[in-house]
Amino acid sequence: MSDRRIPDATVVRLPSYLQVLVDLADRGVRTVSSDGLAEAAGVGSAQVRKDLSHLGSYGTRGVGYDVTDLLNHVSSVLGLTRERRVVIVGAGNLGRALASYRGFPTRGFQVVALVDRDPAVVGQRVAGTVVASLDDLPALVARERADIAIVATPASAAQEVTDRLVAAGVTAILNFAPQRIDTPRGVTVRKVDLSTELQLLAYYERVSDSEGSEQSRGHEARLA
Amino acid sequence: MSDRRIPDATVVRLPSYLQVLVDLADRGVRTVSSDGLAEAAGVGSAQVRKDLSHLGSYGTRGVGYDVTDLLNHVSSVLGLTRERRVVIVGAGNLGRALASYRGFPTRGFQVVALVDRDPAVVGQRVAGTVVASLDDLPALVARERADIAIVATPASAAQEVTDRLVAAGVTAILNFAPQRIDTPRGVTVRKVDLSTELQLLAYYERVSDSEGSEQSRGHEARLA
DNA sequence: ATGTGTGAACGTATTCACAGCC
DNA sequence: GGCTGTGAATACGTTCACACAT
Repeated sequence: MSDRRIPDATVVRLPSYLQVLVDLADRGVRTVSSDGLAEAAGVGSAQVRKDLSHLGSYGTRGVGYDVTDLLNHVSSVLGLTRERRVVIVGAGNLGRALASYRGFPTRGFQVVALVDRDPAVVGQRVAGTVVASLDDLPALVARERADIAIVATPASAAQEVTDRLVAAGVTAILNFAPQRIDTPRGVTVRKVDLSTELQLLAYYERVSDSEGSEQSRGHEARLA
Repeated sequence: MSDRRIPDATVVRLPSYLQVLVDLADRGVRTVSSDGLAEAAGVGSAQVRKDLSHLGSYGTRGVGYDVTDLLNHVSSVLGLTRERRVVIVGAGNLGRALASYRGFPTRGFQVVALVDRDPAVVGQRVAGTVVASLDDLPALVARERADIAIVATPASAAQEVTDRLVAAGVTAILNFAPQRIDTPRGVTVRKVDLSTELQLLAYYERVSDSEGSEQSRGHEARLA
């Protein structure tokens, strides 16, 4: 390791490493080399070593990394030691789909509420919870101790909903509305915009002959 | 402009610029400065000028950019001159939500088919189309002249579905399955993984006090 | 022997600052 | 005077290559 700050570019790759490590642990593998990790995660092995060095992680020269140790270490760096509680705003098609998404609970994220402004929707049962009213947001966030919010509203409602979420004490927001949202310092926002993704695909499809991109967002981002 | 190749970092910002330009055009604004664009898109003005210079775009010194001209130019660079035809594989909650997503048609993407492996699901009506069988993929892709596919299956099915899509002639894939997929050269893949996004939020929430990130995802991506 | 950890080299992206044009 | 377009400066990220630990 060098210093305390982990580069953003490294942070965005940690979830992929984590996933690979979980798979390896499930299959009973005890040890993995930077080459092994690199191949599974789709990056170079020097990249893996450099990334892990930023976590101060100790592998063993000539051997590799202890899968369980590294898994624990990466989890703890990402702050996944406690379960996170998520509230979803917007009970349209997308909000409902997200509320039912099975990948959440298995990765330590519990959806504690689904909220909508429309009184006709409030009270409906979706995936085990009852849709709550937007007006109850402050009470709900407090009672359920929600950390993270997902905004799955139309663009026109996104900023207002965001302001209300921030007022209610949420400090991390995943924004699915095709709209930039402003937040005060200290509130983290990430954006997922499907149309943008398709536009980028359209671009790279045209240019390709050579090759594509990523990110997922990397540049990346990820879901179903 | 300098040369022909547009940097990836620039390409991923073009959709945001496009969105801002569409809004400005709707509001009847004729002209915009790099400062105006920058503010609305949430980046610096030098960034905007540098990005646009890569497109060879001509603004007017002392005035700014012609909104309509620039809009057309950015659209054409992104390859959005013709409508793109999209097939969605996986008619679970997410696939259905995406099939109903209203942001698609308004941005030039038409969902021409929703496909699933499960015979119990095939034949159901979803958002105006009938769910088709995975086995009909080659015929469907050919008949509908689909360019782009969205993979909204469980992780376990993602690679097989991808292989079939590629065999059927699809050259651009948006992958929502929490699984890395391999494709031959010439096929562009972008990944959107919701759990990853939440994990990154969890990280930045902990670290913050200072500030957050983005991507999308490019590192950023975007959706509802 | 094998595979990590890391400085050094390289490449890419952002920001600065200002000359040049309207 | 105002705002673009761009070289130059800086910051950031990746890849190389090898000394060193096991």
